[in-house]
Amino acid sequence: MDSDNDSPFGYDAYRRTCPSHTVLEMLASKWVYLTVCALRRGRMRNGELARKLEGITPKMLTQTLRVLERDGLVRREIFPVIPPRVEYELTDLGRNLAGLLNQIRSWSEEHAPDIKAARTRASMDPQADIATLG
Amino acid sequence: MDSDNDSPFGYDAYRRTCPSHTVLEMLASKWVYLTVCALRRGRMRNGELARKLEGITPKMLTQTLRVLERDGLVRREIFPVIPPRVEYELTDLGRNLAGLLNQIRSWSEEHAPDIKAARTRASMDPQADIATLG
DNA sequence: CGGTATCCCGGCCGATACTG
DNA sequence: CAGTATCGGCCGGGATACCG
Repeated sequence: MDSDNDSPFGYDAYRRTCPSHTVLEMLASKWVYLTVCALRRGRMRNGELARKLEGITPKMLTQTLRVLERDGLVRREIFPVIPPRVEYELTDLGRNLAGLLNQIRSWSEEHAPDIKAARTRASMDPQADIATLG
Repeated sequence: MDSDNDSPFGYDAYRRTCPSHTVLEMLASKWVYLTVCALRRGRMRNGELARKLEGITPKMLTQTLRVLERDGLVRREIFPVIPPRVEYELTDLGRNLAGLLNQIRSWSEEHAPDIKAARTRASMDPQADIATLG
């Protein structure tokens, strides 16, 4: 989808065939990144996760975990006891994704300051015209 | 935001302080990935981009490019001629981002099949219960 | 040609309440 | 404890029309 030929970059083709889209779409979900990071430390109960991901609602917690489970990144284990006990952990694939997150994080730490700086400049620019007029 | 201590992963703190969020939020935008990929080949006119990014509306094209410009990833050059002529190109930072996109793409090509497979299994599973009952 | 301006819809996500 | 159910707001993004 980037270095092949000079054919068009249709979004539909991108969505259906480009592997990057699958991954980026996942990472775009609001709680996915934080959830994977939280689970990097190891197996965890639902309640522990809820506390770690502070501010998350039960609905979003479940929804996020279900998606990650469906995609093979998280394994869910149910203990048939009262009161209920459910534990989550990263699969190999999930830990592998965490590796990609590290790469993203590494790039971001190095370059996010440049982006922030550009944003600041951009928001100053309307003034800059005036400032240079004196 | 992942390997430091065991403090909570609040979304607010993530959004305001974690560099990854800045980047992932950008990449989550529908046309950003494709636009950066399109611009990798070099400087291009607005019309060329519009044709390459097939299906994009003028509004989204402009909006995407403005964001990328604001963030210092794309440079915009205006030629004061009639009819108007505007060209876009990646900045150093933009080309650098393309490098990250390569890493993401590389990971995705390697692992997206596993994700797809997991999804297929997940959608089969309700049947699996039945299939194993005979 | 290279954009704006406007309208509008679908879906993500939050808040809240309820259940086994 | 670990979820589900329901309602509703916000907003990203598509369609369309207009402008210098």
